[in-house]
Order: sequence, then C-alpha cells, then structure tokens
Amino acid sequence: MENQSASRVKTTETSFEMLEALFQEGEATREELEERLGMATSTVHRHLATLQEYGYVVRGPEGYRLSFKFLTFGGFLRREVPGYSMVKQKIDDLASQTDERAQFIIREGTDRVYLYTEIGDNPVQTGAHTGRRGPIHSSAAGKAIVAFLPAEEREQVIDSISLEQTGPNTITDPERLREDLAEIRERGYALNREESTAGVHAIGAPVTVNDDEIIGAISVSGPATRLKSDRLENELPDLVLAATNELELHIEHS
Amino acid sequence: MENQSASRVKTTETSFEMLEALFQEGEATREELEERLGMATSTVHRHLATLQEYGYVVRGPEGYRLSFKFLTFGGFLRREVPGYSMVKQKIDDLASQTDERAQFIIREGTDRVYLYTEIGDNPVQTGAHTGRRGPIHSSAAGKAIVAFLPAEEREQVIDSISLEQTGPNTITDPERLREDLAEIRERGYALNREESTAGVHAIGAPVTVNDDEIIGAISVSGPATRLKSDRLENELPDLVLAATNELELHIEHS
DNA sequence: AGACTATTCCGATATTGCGGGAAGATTTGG
DNA sequence: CCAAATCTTCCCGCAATATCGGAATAGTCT
Repeated sequence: MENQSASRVKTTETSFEMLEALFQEGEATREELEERLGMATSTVHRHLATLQEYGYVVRGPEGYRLSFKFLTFGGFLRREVPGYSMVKQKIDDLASQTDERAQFIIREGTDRVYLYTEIGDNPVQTGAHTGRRGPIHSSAAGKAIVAFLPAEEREQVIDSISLEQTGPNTITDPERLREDLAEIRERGYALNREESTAGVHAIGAPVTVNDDEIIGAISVSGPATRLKSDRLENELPDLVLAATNELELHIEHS
Repeated sequence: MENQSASRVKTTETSFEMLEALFQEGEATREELEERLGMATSTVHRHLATLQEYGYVVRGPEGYRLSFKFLTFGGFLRREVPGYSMVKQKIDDLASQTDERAQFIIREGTDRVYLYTEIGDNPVQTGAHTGRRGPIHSSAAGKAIVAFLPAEEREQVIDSISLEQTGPNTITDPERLREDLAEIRERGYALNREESTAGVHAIGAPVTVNDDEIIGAISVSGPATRLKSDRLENELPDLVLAATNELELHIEHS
C-alpha cells in the first residue's frame, strides 16, 4: 500500500525532514544535513533558505538551528487553552501543599503533553517539562482524561494507543486498561504506580468544564517511597480533587 | 527583483502559509483555508495531510488547528539555552525582591524573545509572555544585548533593525541608538522609558559568560509611576546587575 | 595576498504538485 | 431507519517547478 504517501506533499516532507534533523542535531552545517538526508547541496540550500524566510530556522555560530519561532507559536497556543491563565496558580499551590511535583497536561491524540509543571521544595526546575510528551496510557493524568471521555471517543483512543511499555507496571493490555479506566471513573481520580517510570507514583484527576468538556488534567507525582499507603490513597487525592474543582469553578466563572 | 523567491521552495512556502493561517485563525475548516489561500480543495487537503503526518496540525472539534508540537520543540530549545536551568530562580528572586515584572530574553536576529517571565506580587500570570517577540531596539534588555555585542556584529544588527516605533519614546534614529548603546556600555545597564510601551519603564542588563559570549539579558519592568528617579537609576539597576552577575557565576561554575 | 572552502546561482531534465471532478464517508433531516 | 446533503478523500492529465550537477561568487584562513 504505497498510496499512503500518494496523498502527501513530498517537497514539504523534505523540508520537515530537515526540521526533524535539526531538532535532533541541535545545530548542523549545510554539509551535515546534506549527508544525513542524502540530498544535493543546492537542494538543502534552497530548503534552508525557505525555512529561514519563514523564521523556523536561523543561522547559529557554526551552522543552522531551529529558531524560537516554535516557542512563539507554542507559547501562544498554550495561552489559548481555556482557563490556562488560572492553571499556574493552582499548580503552584498544589506543589507547595504537597511538596511534590505538580503538573497540568492536555491530550493530543494518544499523547499527553505537559503544559505547566512546578516542584514544591525545589523551585529550580520549573518549566523543565514544558512541552514534553508521553503516551497517554502510562500516566495518572493521562488515564484520568481518557477515563472520562464519552464512551465512543474513549474506545477510539484505546484502540489507537500503542500501549508501549515505559515503566515496570505500564498497562499494556487493552482489557486491563478498560478495567482501570472504569475504576478511575468510580473513584474520580487515577493512580499510577510505576506505570510511567520506575520508582515514581502519581495521582491524577481531569479538569472538566461545562459538564462534559475535558480540557486537561492535573496530577501530583513523586518517589514511590514518599507517595504510598494513606497519603497516596487519601491525602493526595483529596488535594488533587480540590485543585481540579477550584480550577473548574474559576474557569466557569470567568 | 523577483529572483529573490527563485531560490526558495514554493511548495514548502504553501505549507507554511497554511500554518500561518491556522496560527491566526486558531481553528479553521478546510473550506476556510481554501478561501483564505485561494487554493483547490485537493491541494489544501494534501497539504493538511502532510502537516498532520508530521504532527504540526491536528483535527479539532470543528476544523484543523496547530498542535502542541510547537511547544514540544520550543520547550526543548529553551532547555538547550546555556544556563537556562538557573534562569528561573534568578528571575523569581528578582521579581519578588522588586515586586515588579522580571524577565529573561534572548536575541534572535533583530527580535527579542521572552524565554521566562515572572511577576512579583501577582503570581497569576507567569509565563504569560513566554515566546513573545518584539523588536530588539525598543526594550531595555534588548538594548543591553546589542550594546555589548562586538563592534562589527553590533553595526550589522543596527543596520538591519527596522527601528519601528512601538512606544512614545522608541528610538527610531540609528545615530541616536548608537549614542544610547555607548551610554549603556559605560553604565553597564540599559534604561527604557516608555520606549516599548506607553507608561512602562524598564532596566536591563546582559548575561555574559566566558568573558564575551552574550547568552541573553535580564530586565525588570513596571509602571512609569513606580519606576522613577532614585529607584529607577540606583536601586533597581543594582538588583538587576546583582542578578546577572550571580547568574553568570552559576553558569560558569556548572 | 593567495589558496582553499563554503555559499549561491544557473540551466536542463523529469519528477511531482496542481486543479477539477468522481467516489467514498459521514452527518443531517424527514 | 433510510435518503439527501455535505464534507472528505482519491484519481488523473497537464504543466509547473523541484532536483541535480556544475560553475560563479563570496568568504575564510594561513
């Protein structure tokens, strides 16, 4: 079935391959790109000229690199998320209340994307995860989002998830995932015990506005040794649910 | 001279025009894009398929929109900035010390780009400016960067700046700008009195590592009524310079 | 200042993007 | 639950234009 690519634009794909290469290389000379992509000098040059014209690529000290246009677009998109202006405060509160990492994520297809994160006691790393992605099924916040989707959409998402394993307890069986999601719906929040990363537990809950529109999810995560027993199953869920409720109210009243 | 565009890739330009349109529209149907760009249904469709394949565009509830891949790329690029992991703490400190807005910017050509901002007393809006751009000559931090560039590069930048007016006192004359930059070099910091925005003053200083490599600049900005006389010319410059010095040391010792 | 390297320009070939229309899928209304 | 309407996707011929290789120009280093 090669007609998959028949409905795509090959020239644009070439330009995008160049962007991906620059993303991975960080900074590359025209020659490096030439080799990496197996293209003629003039071709690489012409594409780079176009990428620069639109501001996606700039010249660095020793080669070409991606520009901050991506941050410009990304930052703008983030501000467009309904209620985003109130997310920061809630996450900061939650981080200092729990002294753990708190985060707000959204779903994009079968990925979770971190829009804002903060750490309680260690304020050095804020924003360290901004824009990061991961499969949606292997995190508490991700599962919380999927759990509360309308049944049909939910099934569609489950079917298209790769269910790849990223941690010791990652759910890799669709049926097992459905059971977990049902539990999450009953409880109102999601748990993740070393499903995304070894040694990390997390609690997540969805942020829902207008009764059924899920705009994202909030979660708290930290070392398994600190997030366990009563704290994991009562104290932290209460705090997370309080945060999501407050956020929902703030959004609806604005 | 139409041979400007002769060395560019038109198909990629078309794809990029679509991205720009989606950026401005926020979310658009295929038909809206068709009209806006004056292209055939199949063409728009083919380009959108390609943009989706590479993850730059996703389908929203009522049309197509830009994806958070831009934030993923942008967030990654930001983390690559030397010393970025220490920027947050310094900016947060500066914001709470001054109770004003503090920011870290970098230069990209003749633009300044905000990488991180924080407000002292009002923590609601953090990150509200992430990724935003403006002409480099109309801000304190921007001028601080240009002022300390090597003479040659500095002239090159001055020559390519548009010198557009964005505030009541924006410098629009190259000679006037050169004088101001010389003053900034003597003083060690830059002032901006309503040059970028009416009613806003700011103090900025460059962040330099390895003796001459300018990685960005820090500035504090606020209402002209609060940032004036001794505070503007002594107290705040001291704080800003202390912050840049500390940041420089942290970066060099890491 | 001269040699070397890197960048940009140019022209011929054929690949591939384009528009129009048909087929297929999905939604809306009766 | 079926039919009409609408939106999305596919296909095909034509011509635009992306590609490659090489030459000219600009830039850099010794």
